[in-house]
Amino acid sequence: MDEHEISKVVVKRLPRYYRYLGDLLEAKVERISSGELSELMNVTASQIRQDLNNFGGFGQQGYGYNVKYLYDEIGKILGLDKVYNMIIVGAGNLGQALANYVKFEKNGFLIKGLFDVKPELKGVSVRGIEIRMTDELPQFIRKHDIQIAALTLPKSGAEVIAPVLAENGVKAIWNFAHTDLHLPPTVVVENVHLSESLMHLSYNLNHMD
Amino acid sequence: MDEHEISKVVVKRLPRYYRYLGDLLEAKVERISSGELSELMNVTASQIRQDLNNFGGFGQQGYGYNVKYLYDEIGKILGLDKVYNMIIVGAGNLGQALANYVKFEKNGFLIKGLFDVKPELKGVSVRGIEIRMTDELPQFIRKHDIQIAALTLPKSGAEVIAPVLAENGVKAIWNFAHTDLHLPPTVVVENVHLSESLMHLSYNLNHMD
DNA sequence: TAGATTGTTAATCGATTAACAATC
DNA sequence: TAGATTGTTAATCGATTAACAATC
Repeated sequence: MDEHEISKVVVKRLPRYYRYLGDLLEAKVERISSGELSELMNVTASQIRQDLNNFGGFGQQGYGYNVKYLYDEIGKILGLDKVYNMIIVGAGNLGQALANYVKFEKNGFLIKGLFDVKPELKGVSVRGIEIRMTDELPQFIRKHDIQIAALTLPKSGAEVIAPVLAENGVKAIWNFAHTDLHLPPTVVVENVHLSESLMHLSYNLNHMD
Repeated sequence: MDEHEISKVVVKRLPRYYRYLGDLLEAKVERISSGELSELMNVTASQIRQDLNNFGGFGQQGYGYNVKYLYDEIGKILGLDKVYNMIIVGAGNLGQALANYVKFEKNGFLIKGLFDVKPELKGVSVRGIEIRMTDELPQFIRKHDIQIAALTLPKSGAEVIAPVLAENGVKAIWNFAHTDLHLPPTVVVENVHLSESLMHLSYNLNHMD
């Protein structure tokens, strides 16, 4: 399928294309040209055509792109045509926010379990999902074939638990802890560092002109 | 202060430098060379020196960088030596997670108010902060000199409320809604699109080699 | 067919890395 | 002073934009 390596910046832009195409689909737009999409998204038409052509010719000369087709194709490239078993480790506010966010399930990310270290949370349910203790993790991951784990724990807990997840077969970690996890290169790590995002905002706020 | 324009990629890397320097400081490390830091952070020493030199010569030949000094300087560049008044609009799980995250306050981001549209939340308190209704926003923003607003609302709500915030003097929006806000260029927008992050993870999970 | 718009090559721009003279 | 390591210039690499022939 992949003839050549796709650059990271292109991959980072795909979800945004997917979002805009989803919006267009909802608005019942059937076709769109790179020029129109470029105005909508505030990027150059050239970049859109270059980006999409990394994955094959999705458009048609003189016509543009079929919205539904392009949406589905990008969905497949992103792996959204598949279903994933996911757990959330850390059942605090952030973990519960993720657990309650139904849209993830719609995209094929099924939340199978919620874990925490605090004994007082044992047995509490969030959206019908019972909170379990982290010592049950190895068994649970294997039994339910968990591929993805969201880590919504403090740094120290995340660093201890991440290797356990990896050892038991978790293939990707969505890391909200303020640390860079050191894991085997076979494990995908996607970081969401909220403090760093807020600092970035702060920089921009102080360097307007 | 600014002699030349700093590139966006450099700015994006600053918070990560800041985090590593904070960790080193905690570990009582006094000085560090670009070579040592590069190994720790998994970037080239050359990039570190180039990045830092955008803002001035923070190091010393033959010695390296003083950790405490560099930490403070990057903090100042990021605007963390100042104090900001912040509100959170959207008091769901995500909004409450942000409200409960004490570390933001430590960095100078003071959470002054929590807002929602749901009448049943009126008067409920989170960490001592009472939830108010969004129609009180204009008055509240002006009275408390709010500079930053976190938007943890669904897309439709965010699109309605963002312009109101801007009109009343909010200077920066931390946007968690799944949409790109269209605001005057004087307003800084920092997006945190969690679904897009999860899709990026999904892509990487499906394209390992 | 004529017009529109893609796919793709070539030109430009920017970011990263390498190298080394300056200097603590 | 000698050794270490920065600050900075130059070389390389990669990403974006422009241009246009191919083609629907």
